[in-house]
Amino acid sequence: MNAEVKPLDRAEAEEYASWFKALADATRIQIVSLLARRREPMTVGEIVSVSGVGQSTVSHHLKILAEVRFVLVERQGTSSLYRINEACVSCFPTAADVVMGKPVPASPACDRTGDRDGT
Amino acid sequence: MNAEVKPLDRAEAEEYASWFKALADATRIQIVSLLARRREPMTVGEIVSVSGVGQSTVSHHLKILAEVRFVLVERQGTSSLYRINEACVSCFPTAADVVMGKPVPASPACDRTGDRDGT
DNA sequence: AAGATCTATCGACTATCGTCGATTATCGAT
DNA sequence: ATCGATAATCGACGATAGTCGATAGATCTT
Repeated sequence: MNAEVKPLDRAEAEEYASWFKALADATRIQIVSLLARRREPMTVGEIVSVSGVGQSTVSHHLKILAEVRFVLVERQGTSSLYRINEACVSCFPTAADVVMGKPVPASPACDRTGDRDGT
Repeated sequence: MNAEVKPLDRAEAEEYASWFKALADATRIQIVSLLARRREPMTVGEIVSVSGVGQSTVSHHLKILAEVRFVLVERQGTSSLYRINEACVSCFPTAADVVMGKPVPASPACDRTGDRDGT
């Protein structure tokens, strides 16, 4: 056998892939970095006004970012308030470390504290 | 105006997007993590035997990873030796930090030392 | 209730992606 | 020169993605 060192488990690789896929678009990166710099929520309209793309497109991107929990949503009146998921601020760079082979301690990489699902 | 905090420059966002796009696939993540754990080069055949996909597919993925300099190539005989780009091991998690809003010092995030292009 | 505002969804279009099988190219050995 | 082994490229296919305009849904105001 030649595989004395094996790659990541397929399941783990697929989870990380879903994270990277969510950021595999310049517009979504701008949205995430914007929400991360502002620690406070932003409405869709505010994001639209700085994103350079249409409202439906921004809504679509926000949905993708929310599906992987990079951002969290909260409705307030007619607006939807989007904010960064603080848990991902720390867990995502750790995922990048793991992919790049850095041995990561047994600490929970992403416990998603403060995350709630609205099923 | 409402945009007192602006997102990343479009150019920077697009560069990061190209990096994340290169890892937006579970197979490529497995290849990168494999090469990162082994610090030594691997041939395409070795990677094929642990990747679960065909040879042409692996070659295609390696090309994508090489285009963004995550991996480096060197021909030896009939084989191609692929190895991780050590520069990206440190610069890529830093990019993840930047996207997540962490203020990064003025150090060069990715100087790609040890990288040479074969144009 | 009616209107106004904000956001989500739908349908469509084009472009790109991941995978495969088959072929071609490169290199070493006979 | 020929053969064998390895890797890269080609062509094709279905699937997915990014964008837009238009429409529908939700919520406040009057």
